[in-house]
Amino acid sequence: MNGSIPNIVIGRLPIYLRELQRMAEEGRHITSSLELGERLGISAAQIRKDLSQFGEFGKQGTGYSIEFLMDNICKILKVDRVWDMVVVGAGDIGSAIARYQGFTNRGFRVGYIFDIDPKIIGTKVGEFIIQDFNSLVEILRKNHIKIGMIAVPGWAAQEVADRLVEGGVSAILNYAPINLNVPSNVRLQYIDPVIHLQRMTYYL
Amino acid sequence: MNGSIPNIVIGRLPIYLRELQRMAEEGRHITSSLELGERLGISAAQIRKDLSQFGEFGKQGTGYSIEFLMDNICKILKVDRVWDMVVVGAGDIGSAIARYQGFTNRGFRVGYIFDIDPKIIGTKVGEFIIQDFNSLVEILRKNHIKIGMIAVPGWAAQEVADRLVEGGVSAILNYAPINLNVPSNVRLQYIDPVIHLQRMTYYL
DNA sequence: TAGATTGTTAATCGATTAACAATC
DNA sequence: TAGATTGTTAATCGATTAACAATC
Repeated sequence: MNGSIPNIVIGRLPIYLRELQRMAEEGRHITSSLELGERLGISAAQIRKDLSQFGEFGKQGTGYSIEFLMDNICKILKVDRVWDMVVVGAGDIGSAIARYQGFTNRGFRVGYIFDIDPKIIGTKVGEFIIQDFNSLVEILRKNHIKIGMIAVPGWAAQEVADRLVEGGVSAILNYAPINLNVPSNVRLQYIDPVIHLQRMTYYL
Repeated sequence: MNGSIPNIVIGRLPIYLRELQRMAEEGRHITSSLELGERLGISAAQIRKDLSQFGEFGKQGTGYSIEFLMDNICKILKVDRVWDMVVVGAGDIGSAIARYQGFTNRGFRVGYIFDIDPKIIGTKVGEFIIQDFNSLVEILRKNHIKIGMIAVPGWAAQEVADRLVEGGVSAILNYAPINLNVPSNVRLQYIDPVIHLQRMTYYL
């Protein structure tokens, strides 16, 4: 038992899991830290060290059962279930998220999408009916939803974050290009394509 | 002069820049490492250390001129210009990227969007006419475009990456949920919402 | 000047790697 | 068994922090 596994290790587990799922799709059953590391550009030692924080998942001389390791990483990351999420903002980005097929089989599902514009509330995005932002807190509480995604303009994002927290959300994925303040018990991740692009232009 | 600035430092500069731009929008002119750090949840010492890798941008006793610091970070990151980009894949995500207003004033512009589906080639996404994927390499070369964004299904992403590289692209932002292999002189960044979500569910 | 904040050094802290005994 | 690969330890490497002289 260990209550202090480094955040950076947790951050790599989803990467391992994604590659393992791909290997499984390729019909593979066994891999090794060396092979997985080569495919990901990560050292074999690091992969073994990371995994050893949680248990012993391999066999000396053989390697890892892909299925067994996937199952265990899913359990560690708590994606051995399906998490319902809400999307706030039904513009281009919010709509793309709501319709995204890639959540399936990876532990997530969009439950509701919200907007504040009366002109689009009640209309459909994919199979979802756009809900009134004013009913966000109520719907979050009623459905015990713990994950919210923010896809509104920057100037509206903090207000949305506050409402998500008020509704009981404790994990937020923010697509708005702005830093948010949330209570320390709420997890927060950012997706801002410009940040990623600027990390590359330095090297061009 | 220093040819070996840590990658992790480069990774923070866009975060600093984004917050500085926000301060500027608020009408602010001066800040300090302490204030910037508090707004970002980063220690003041780290901000000063990071910036000192590139020069002396502050004044003792006063702090940093927001505009001056922004200008300098823009130069360091080479976003004191506008980079033309291509988007490959005109589905929900590709279309949302092509129409995204957030690139403006941050150093980037979408120039072209491509798809391989004959049914949508020639139709419009926002103000862009969807181009034939088969003309990607030619258009990249003709326009000397260095940045590509991949918004196609996972199974098609490696082929798209190969074509981008063939056309001379040296920075790729990949929205497909798959690891890509590119030559070592090509920079690569990933955006996969599921990876970010799985980094949070561990803590829920 | 007095107060404040930088830029920088040295110390601390944490993460990665190399190596190998254990063992399948 | 012989070969291969794990899990783990200790060493190395790198990043963060604390502290403070310099100076605006």
